[in-house]
Amino acid sequence: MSAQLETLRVLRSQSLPSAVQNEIERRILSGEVPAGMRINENGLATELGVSRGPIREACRGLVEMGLLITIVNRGFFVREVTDKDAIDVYNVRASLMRLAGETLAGRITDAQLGLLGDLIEKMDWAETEGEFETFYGLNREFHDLIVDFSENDRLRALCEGLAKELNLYRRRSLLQGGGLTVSNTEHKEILEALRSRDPATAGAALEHHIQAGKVRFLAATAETFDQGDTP
Amino acid sequence: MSAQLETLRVLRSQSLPSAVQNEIERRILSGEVPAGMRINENGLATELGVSRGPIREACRGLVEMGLLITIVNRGFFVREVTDKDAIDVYNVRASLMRLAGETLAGRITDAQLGLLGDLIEKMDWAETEGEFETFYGLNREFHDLIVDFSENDRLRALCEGLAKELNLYRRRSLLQGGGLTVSNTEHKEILEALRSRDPATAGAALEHHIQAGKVRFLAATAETFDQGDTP
DNA sequence: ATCTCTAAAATTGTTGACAATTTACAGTGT
DNA sequence: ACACTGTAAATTGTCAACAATTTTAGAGAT
Repeated sequence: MSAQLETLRVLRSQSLPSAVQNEIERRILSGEVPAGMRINENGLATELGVSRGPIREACRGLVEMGLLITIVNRGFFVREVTDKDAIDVYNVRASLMRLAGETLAGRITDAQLGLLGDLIEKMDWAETEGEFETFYGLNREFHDLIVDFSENDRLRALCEGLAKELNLYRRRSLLQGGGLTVSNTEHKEILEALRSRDPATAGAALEHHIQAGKVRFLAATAETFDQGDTP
Repeated sequence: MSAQLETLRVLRSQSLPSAVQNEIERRILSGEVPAGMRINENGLATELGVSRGPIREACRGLVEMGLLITIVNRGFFVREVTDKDAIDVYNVRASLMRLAGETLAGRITDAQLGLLGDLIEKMDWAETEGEFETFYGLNREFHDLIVDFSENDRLRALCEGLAKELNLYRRRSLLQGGGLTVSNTEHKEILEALRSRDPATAGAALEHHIQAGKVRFLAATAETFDQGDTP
């Protein structure tokens, strides 16, 4: 049981419920556990070699995260998301990335600009090589870095949660990894705006980038023309 | 034990852990349980007449909400918040209220405008009468209504969480209820902007209103002049 | 064939008990 | 007086068992 030992080893740093929560979260985001599926507490407990207590604690946390819902006497279910949910989250995320851009523009360092520039170069390379998985990772890193640099802990936590939720939507629409091709030119516009250190320009660039992502997402799902209110 | 019976009565609709979570949340936000205090699982369990399982589930949820933190083998503690945390949350909230305003401006109905107008009138009355508690409640209702009307579920959930967190900060700074006097003129500006149905104006009015609240808060705490980055 | 009722199985909700760890405290030596 | 150490109490972490509820499966009637 190497997996079990691994779990035990990690138990000194995190708690068991946290480890379980991460594992369930991983399964949900990877699509291993599809939307609407019930979390079988007994099955999961025996599979992970723990009792139901930590399982239930983990699920309670995931409910608060928005990944599960709970129905009394029926258990925990993987949340099913609608197009409207996706639109709502995209709009919130656009607003928050705008805040990140506005905040960062006024304080970004040359070193940070350099790091973002490097990522864009790598994305250029990955794009031409057709390495979509790599591109996807770099793209994610690019956004994470911008949020990190803005040094707003609450913003960071919220963006992390929203990013996970968006994964849920992409999963639902069977849009994996590089399914949504993001043009790198938008990233260059963002970098240029940050380099100019003008909050309004940088904020607008980032907001526009996320809104464009929303449009691409909806076009890819191609199920509705109602894109919600584009502020 | 009428409280216990009440708890049990409500158990058909919600779950026991949810009820416990609400109770702990109430105690934290009311200041009954001060910041930094440990949650004594045994004590709380006997006091509420339940076992530790539901208590722990509730705490796990509150951790994800940001009201508690957990330290392995030491338990759950009421989160201690710093000035920077407050500034971060205010900035995020300003950004989200701006989104609410932008969204709502394009779709608000005359009836909704009427409701908001009524609230402002009542606030005018409460202000002149010196009924700060009433004013505080109306003010809160005003903001909630704007978020509700914008019909973005995720935005609504996030704003609810942020509002709770802000209570934590006000509690920390001993600024209760009407401690922070909000001028009603800002509300009138917001209403006027919404009536004009121009997203940019409405968004700016709401963002400015929250930012002004941040400034008032910081002036009231009067511990630092660094107001963070005002985008 | 379909529907309904019933009993069994499965599953969740809750509890109390036990192990592991931390905290409090008294006693000892310097 | 002060620091240190070892022991006892308190507390958390985890588990297994039991009660309550829901789901499932099958027999019987229409």
